[in-house]
Amino acid sequence: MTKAPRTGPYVCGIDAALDVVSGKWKGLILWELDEHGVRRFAELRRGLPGVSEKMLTQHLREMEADGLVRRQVYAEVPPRVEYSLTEHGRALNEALAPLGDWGVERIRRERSDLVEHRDAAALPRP
Amino acid sequence: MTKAPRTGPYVCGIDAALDVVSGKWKGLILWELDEHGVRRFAELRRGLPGVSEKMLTQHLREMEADGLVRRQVYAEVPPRVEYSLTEHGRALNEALAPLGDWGVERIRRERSDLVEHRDAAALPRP
DNA sequence: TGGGGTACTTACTCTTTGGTACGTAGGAGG
DNA sequence: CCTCCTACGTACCAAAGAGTAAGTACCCCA
Repeated sequence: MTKAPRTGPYVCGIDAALDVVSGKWKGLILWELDEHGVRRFAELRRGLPGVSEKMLTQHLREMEADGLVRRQVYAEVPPRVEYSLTEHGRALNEALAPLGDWGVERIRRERSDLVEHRDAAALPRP
Repeated sequence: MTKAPRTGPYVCGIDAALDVVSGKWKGLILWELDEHGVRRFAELRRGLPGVSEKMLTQHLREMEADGLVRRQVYAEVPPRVEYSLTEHGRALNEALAPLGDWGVERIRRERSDLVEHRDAAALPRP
């Protein structure tokens, strides 16, 4: 089963935006497509280590339905399908950039906290 | 039970940021606290129509653990607890602003699509 | 004496999400 | 002939997330 249609209207813009990026791999898919422009299914799969084929197709379909991703099918054998970002998808990625910066800061903070604690634990008590 | 500790490190900043805002009400809590500066538990509850007390406390505790929210307890009877954003929480809110704008655009687009379809359905076929 | 308000906690249940495993069509390569 | 490749679809299952309902301790007000 695919995602249940959302009940009720969005409360605010954040609400609406988080709705389309929530999903374990959607942020990474966006990033991967923005990075490479066009990607085939198997390329995306290799780019997202640990993703299952089911989730990848499901997320791609949802993002297509949300107008973020364009899906180009070539009637060939073996089949070939190419994914790329739409204009809205690219705009979303730009809007995500400051959030990404904040996240990088958070990771940095977290790591320096860990280091401090490790050092504190390693130091002999005076 | 509270949220399970995340397994494995973050892949990128987006990943780290989405981890702290994912949760049905976290975006709204952030918005509410940014809007009013300081809020008590019951005020937040009234500001988020439909939230259960359980989820509100759970989300507030997680956000406190993530360093987004400050929790000030006054040893009074009846009890009084005040919530406000930390510096990191305010920075996160700023980083969310472009995403919110994108979301507003999306809502606008969606609504105009609906209107177009309604009009198309209402029009007599030529 | 009874009801309401404060800020929770706990137990139980239901829904959503994601993972695993398998099936598919047709051609290419050994 | 047998297997691999593509890009999926489907069935089943486990874990996480969220909702419901009830209980807690103390005070104020009528």
